Amino acid sequence: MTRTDLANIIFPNLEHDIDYYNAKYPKRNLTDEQYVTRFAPSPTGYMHIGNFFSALVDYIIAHNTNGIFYLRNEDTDKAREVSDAVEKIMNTLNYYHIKPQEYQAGDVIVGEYGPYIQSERKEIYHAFIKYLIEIGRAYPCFCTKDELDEKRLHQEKAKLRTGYYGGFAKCRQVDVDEAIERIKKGEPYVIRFRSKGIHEKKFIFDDLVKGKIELPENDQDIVIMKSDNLLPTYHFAHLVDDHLMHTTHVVRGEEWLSSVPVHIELFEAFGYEPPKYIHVPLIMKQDGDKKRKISKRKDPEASMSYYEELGYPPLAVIESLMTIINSDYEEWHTANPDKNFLDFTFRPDKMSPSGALYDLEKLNNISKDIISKMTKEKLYELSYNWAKKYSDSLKTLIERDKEYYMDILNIERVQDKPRKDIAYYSQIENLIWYMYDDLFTNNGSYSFKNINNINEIKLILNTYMDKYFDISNKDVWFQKIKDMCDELGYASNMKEYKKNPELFKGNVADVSTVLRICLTKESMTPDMYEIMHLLGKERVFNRYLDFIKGN
RNA sequence: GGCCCGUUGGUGAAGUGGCUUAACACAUAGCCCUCUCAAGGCUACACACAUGGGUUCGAAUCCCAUACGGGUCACCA
Repeated sequence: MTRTDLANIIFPNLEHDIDYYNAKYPKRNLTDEQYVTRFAPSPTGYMHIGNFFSALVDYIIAHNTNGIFYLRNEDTDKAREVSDAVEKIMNTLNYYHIKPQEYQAGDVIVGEYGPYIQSERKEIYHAFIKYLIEIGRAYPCFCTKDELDEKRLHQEKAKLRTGYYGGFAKCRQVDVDEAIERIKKGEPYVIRFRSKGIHEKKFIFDDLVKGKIELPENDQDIVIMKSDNLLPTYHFAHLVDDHLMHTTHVVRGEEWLSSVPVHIELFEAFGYEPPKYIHVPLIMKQDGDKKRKISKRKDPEASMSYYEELGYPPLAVIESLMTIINSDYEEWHTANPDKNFLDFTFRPDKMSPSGALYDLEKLNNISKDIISKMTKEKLYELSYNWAKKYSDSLKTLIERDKEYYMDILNIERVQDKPRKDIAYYSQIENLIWYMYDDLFTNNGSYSFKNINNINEIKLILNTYMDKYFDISNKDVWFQKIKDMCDELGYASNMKEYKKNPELFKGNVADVSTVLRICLTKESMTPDMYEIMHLLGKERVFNRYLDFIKGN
């Protein structure tokens, strides 16, 4: 019996061989300067920020070079697969306006290189594995989990390198006849790659972020096909898919760096050229005085859904990540304020090779800036969309009176340096609640500052309503308040007050604070003139009269 | 433990042998402005280049060692 017989027994009903697939998926019609990248998540849960980070890099590279960015679903681990994960991942990409040019959604395949779901590519992998068996570079392995564990334990005890290699690769010795016999008997097996590497030998690998790295050759006979579902492992699927889909640049997390030797050898076994690799740094998290990889389980901010739920604009998250991708991004962005982040030219060699802490403060800062520059219409639209999904209370507030809501958002918005107080949409309600009469009446409490004598407060309110309320324009409005200060013995001029505070009962800021608190139950609000203007005389007076009546 | 990667101020980082008495942004503090807050302007953050050796006229930048941090050693990706 020959290796070909063995291959035929393992894969008896294969329709096509590798030549067929190589012909079916020809080289893409692109120039060498147009890069092909892919985002290849495994559907084991919601999207992790590290995944998103690399997807962003993929997307930018393809956009920069006018190349192709495609999405591939790596669902070979059926045990850990989560049913709606694919949908979630698509939704997340969608939320951030990251659009793959090729992808697969259910039965709908967009692109010439599909299917883009690995579990639907089984026969393709099998053809490649079959070829490997025929040329003697792969073999069935019958070792049980227990045997493998035992071997590893032994290796550890003997302080040897662990793994399935050299003399430890027991099933390497199993000859074709025996293998066929055991398969026919129904013994379970995996398919392993037969490595020719020598661990003591090193080779130079050029990573686009890290530069030249010296790595030992792979000598592990890694599993390329699993026993239970006959699907390939990541390593083998990477080889087949990225070869057939003609990926030019593989962007992935740094945790993959150590399996590069495996991948290189796999490509060599077929005589295919490996893609260029861009191993991006891990996103880290400060934990006490240590850094660690940001973790799905411990850190809510590891999940992309966190940002969506709080209501960060997509662009804010993207830009905060851009500053990690290439730190000169910010500088570029201030120099080119009208350009889209996609117009920024990513330089892998400028990317920091070390793991970066993701800074939520920075995100807030970027986000406030972005939101402050939106028109009221835009902010209305985005915050409303967010509220429909995540906040019933804000949603009903908006629906009560869309125009009024926009007017509130517009306070201190149309000016040279617009107000920056909203970092994410879930903050909005807490910022504007007092603009709604029912919420104002039912919530909050008055907590006064420098002037806290009730009679004095009532005197100020009454005097203000009697003689000084005027919202015809801002200058007049404020001049009237100052006039009132003069009448009541408060300093209308802060400089004079600071020179001789003992001459006054207080100052115009104290008086304004009283007016503000009685109007909003808050001591810190946006421009009070604009608030009064929006509320109108009647509602302002009602709030003041209610206060006087109730205290 | 083996192998690999990394280490500039609280954070992200600029810097590729002399232009560095080490940029910029965020954070923090103070001052100014000011009806409060936010913003904005100005200033500060006191020895920030892990440590020790080399190479060199000259090193954050090159080399070596040490320390520390991270990653990886699965029929997970």
